Amino acid sequence: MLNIDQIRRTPDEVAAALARRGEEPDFVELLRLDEERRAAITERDTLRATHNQLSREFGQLMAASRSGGGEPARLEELRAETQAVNERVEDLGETIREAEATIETIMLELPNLPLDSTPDGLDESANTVASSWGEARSYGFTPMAHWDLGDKLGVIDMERGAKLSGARFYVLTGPAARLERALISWMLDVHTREHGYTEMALPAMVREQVMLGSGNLPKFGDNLYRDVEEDLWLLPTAEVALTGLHRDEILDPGALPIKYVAQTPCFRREKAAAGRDTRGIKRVHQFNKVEMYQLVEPEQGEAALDSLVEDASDLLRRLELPHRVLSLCAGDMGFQSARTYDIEVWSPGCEEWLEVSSCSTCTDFQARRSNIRYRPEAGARPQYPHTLNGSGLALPRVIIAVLETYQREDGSIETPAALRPYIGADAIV
RNA sequence: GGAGGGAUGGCCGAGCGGACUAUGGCGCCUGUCUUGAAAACAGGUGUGGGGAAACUCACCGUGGGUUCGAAUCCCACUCCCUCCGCCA
Repeated sequence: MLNIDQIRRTPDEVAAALARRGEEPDFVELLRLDEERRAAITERDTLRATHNQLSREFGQLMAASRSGGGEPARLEELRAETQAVNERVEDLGETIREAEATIETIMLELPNLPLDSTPDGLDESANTVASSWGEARSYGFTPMAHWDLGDKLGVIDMERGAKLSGARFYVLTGPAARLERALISWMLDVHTREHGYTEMALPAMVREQVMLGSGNLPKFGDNLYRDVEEDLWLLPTAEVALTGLHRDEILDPGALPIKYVAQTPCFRREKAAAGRDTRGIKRVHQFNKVEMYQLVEPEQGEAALDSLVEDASDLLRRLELPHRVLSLCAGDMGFQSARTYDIEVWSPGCEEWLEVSSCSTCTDFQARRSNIRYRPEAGARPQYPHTLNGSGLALPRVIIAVLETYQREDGSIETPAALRPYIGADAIV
């Protein structure tokens, strides 16, 4: 959610910032409603003050009449007056409610403002490579893509995934299932022991309010699974639940920064990506992901974003997987993001870069939507923190990269050194 | 699923139609005292909206209702607790 005061004060600047994302916002209606709302509130408050006066007088007269005094005529007068005031207050309340409902509808659909440091550009062609690490290995044979490799080794069962649940579901068997479990344990251990995150185990289903708070609703309901009987939605990412954790809270002085890490299943309908990445497990309806999350004071926002990128990259370096960091342009970022870096790992079998992490600062956008505030110091006014999220990392694509990168000519898969204590063997298969 | 109890400010907790402008305690902040601290004492201390400000309005789980007037009465809902049933 943007700050409506900012739109009121500098509509042109806000519009220009949104235009960088390809949005063409029209604030005329919004500002008219805002004006209408504030005028109605002012009038209603004045009337309510009058009403409180009249009511107090009424009470005093009643008390007097009980002790023998009494002015029945004046009482009737007061009754009529307050009733008239009440009617007008009701009307104004209706005006205010309608204006606020429309304002909210408009505000909930406006994306976050990109940071100044976010590069210009309207689509992925304008993304730039910020850094890269490692060289693609050369093989004395043609490396296989994971869909062939997984099939040949019998460790990725696409057919039975479909049998159980349909297209874009899969089953990991034996060594691949174990590889995933090892990766999850290892990633969580590194983040909690070395990067300073607190591990969280979260519900995979959340209320609509939580989805609104993170920015996934109302605009992106198409991509979500939900329970039809209850008000419950399946997480597309742990970011949603982590944002909801402190909804409607005021965090105590000294509470920030907060750093969480959580592994959850992620559920995505992928309707918008129909036909894309249909082979293998690059794009599926359900996958596991380790997610990092930070709540920080605004001044720390950009440094915190760098730390997320660093914490995610660290894992890839330890896995010795060549990767690069992309700086996303304004038009290619997610709805709630102000600045995003994607991390892509090289996949020698598919011969493409796979996005295994996306690190973003949402500035105060989600904090406003979720009403998360913090008190900078005792007695100070509550303020909105910045929220940041970054994958660390998404499992299926890391599994792809490990299988494809570490494959050997004899068909076995070498265990990355970092995972040996978790796998307990030199070869995964 | 059934029966009962509950939800009030950062926390505990009073209030059960009319000065609630929400008692009191704890905590926190400021001051006095002190070399410093503690203690004691005094004052202050919720959130949000509107307003340049003075100030004003709203908020006692949520949403309705009754009334000139609701934390207080009525209805519905949500969540929590206790017990019963079922169950990994």
